[in-house]
Amino acid sequence: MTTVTLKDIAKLAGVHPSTVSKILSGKENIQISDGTRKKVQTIAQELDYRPNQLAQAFRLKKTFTIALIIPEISNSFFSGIAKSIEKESYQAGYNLVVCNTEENSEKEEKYINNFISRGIDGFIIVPSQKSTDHIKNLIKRKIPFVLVDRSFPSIQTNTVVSDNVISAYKCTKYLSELGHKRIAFIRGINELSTIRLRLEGYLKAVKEFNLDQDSELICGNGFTLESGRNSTKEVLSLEKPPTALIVSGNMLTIGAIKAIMEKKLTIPNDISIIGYVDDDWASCAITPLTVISHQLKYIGKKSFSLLLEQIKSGDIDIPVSRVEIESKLIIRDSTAQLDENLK
Amino acid sequence: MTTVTLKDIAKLAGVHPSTVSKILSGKENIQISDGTRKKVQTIAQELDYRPNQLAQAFRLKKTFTIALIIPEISNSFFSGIAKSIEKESYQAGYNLVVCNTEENSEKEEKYINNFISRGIDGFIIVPSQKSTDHIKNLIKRKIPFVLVDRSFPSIQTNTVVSDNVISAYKCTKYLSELGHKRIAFIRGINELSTIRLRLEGYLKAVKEFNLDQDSELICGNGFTLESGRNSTKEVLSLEKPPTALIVSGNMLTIGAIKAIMEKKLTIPNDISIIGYVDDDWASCAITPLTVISHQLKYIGKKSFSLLLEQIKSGDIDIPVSRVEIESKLIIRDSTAQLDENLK
DNA sequence: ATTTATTAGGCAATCGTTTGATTAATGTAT
DNA sequence: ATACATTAATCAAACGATTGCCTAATAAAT
Repeated sequence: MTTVTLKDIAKLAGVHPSTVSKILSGKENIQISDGTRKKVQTIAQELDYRPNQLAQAFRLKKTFTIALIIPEISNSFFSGIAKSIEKESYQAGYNLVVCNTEENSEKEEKYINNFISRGIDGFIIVPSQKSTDHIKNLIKRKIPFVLVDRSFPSIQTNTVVSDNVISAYKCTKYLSELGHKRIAFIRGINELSTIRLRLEGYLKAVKEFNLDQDSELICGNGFTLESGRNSTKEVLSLEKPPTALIVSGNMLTIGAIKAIMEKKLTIPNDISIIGYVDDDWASCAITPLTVISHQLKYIGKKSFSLLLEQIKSGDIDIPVSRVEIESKLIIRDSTAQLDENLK
Repeated sequence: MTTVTLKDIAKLAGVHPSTVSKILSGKENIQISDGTRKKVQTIAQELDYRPNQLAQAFRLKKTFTIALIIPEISNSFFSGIAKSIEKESYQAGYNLVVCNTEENSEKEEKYINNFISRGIDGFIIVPSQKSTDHIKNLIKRKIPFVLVDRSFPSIQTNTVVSDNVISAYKCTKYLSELGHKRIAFIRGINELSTIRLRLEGYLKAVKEFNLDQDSELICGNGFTLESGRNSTKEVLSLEKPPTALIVSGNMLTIGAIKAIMEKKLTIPNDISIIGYVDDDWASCAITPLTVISHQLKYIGKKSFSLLLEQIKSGDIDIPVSRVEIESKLIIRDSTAQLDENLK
């Protein structure tokens, strides 16, 4: 039950291992007689030869493996992207390693370093954005990588993000058109570029449509359900509570709904809500949710193709791309015209 | 910017590479003078030496990597398990490779073979159960692995499953106690051991409590949202529709709710529903859902520890374990006493 | 018949690390 | 002073695949 190597085949075929290698690697430009070629091929088949990829990778410094570094695999936003990337990479003959950082920069760095020394071919990273050192290191070492969902204004890299400014602006504008003046923004981890950009879009609309500009309406720092629940409770307890909510995350939105339920408020009568939710459950929530939904499949697809381009380019410097992908405002029942009495 | 090797350090320290290796590998039983040890260590530090794990893995036939093979990463049941396993393996110093099979047996087999030739240390597999060949192959080659959620009655392997017979029995019993006689079972992919066992539990309760035993009430073959929606529509369109529904999957449940909404029925007044749902959204569904919820964290934890035990045991044969993990019936508002009028 | 081309396949080094065997240089006991 | 241990470090092979270079051997050309 020992594994079959080139040597074994060579011995049986009465040729040199290198000959076997040349035949089996399927290159066109080698000179081998049809006889030996056939012989070697059949023996390889009979023995069910599988090249030791560990040896190959070691020799060739090429693993055909890429790493996906994400903050939270059980969050559907990331698992949706992961699914898409997995599909793409599988089709391209690459293996995918998925790592969970739990928004922990140290873990992220450890993973990246580990994978570098494992000879990974490239990275797709949703960075936790608490440090840029390891990202800069990748650039310095010319290791192909793509940043997804979050980007560093200070570093020029290949990036795939969604249209955060626009999406938040769209939400706010839509709510404003429904008559809402006090719109809270439950924000998520506020150091993230994603969140800052959404906030930018929100504020832009707030100014443009003359809505209540009140820092108390911008709340939260985290992506957990609990964080969403607490932040929502907080804004709902203000002397002048908001009449609408924009919630910037999957889990956050569940938390927000829970808080609303606990306050015995109903959606959308008492309060309107738009969530950044990518799941199918949004349509069968307590009130079917109006959401901003990302095109996860396309984000994944684009990220992978951008990475592959880099990997294939070898050492040639190719220009950096920054791709922004449109997200969609899907209107359901959780947003309603503001009742004049509530104003 | 070339990577630092043992040779580089050896040259600078004026010793042989093997000496460097022995020092840096940190074994206790080697004889090295304090002088050279210190010298080599400081040089290694200064050069920021990182062992080439590819070379190490090749030489030692040990990758410190395990593979997790799951059908669908974007399903919270699996991503929840993945999250837990990732955490465990990270703590144990192992890397985790996650593969998505999309319930495709061929893809599953390809992945497994690929990883074998990459020298993976072990597998945690949720098999698609359309074939057993590659599983048997793992046994034959003595490669450590653990089956999760699904098991083969014909093969003795290390397995971690949930208490499917019991959980389905519990659901059915509970609904029966609420007065329901006609309970539909939206089943999922019916070749899976998981599903067969749930069905067993359901049927056991149906007999025991003298409920309607009607094959039309058992419906569906798939885990998608659409499958859940269609199956639910089907059972709701029977001349004698069920008054309660047990739905055997995350996405299926969303589909079922959608179907119910489309039929303009209300939960639980017109129909009771229990879903096998592991997500937090269940509590803020259109009607907060009564669910069977798995202890994903514990399933992952147990799977990993079982695998690690095998890996560490080396060639020694250790007894096969079959672990069954309790799931919980969480009662919310989607199940109600059957209105006598509806009987 | 001699030179030149062409074809088929062998040779050997290499990737970076590990490890058992070996040697050289000390120190200790008789 | 000789034998014997002990310590410190080197040597060399090995893991399996790849690849540029080299060498026969055959064929073609002069």
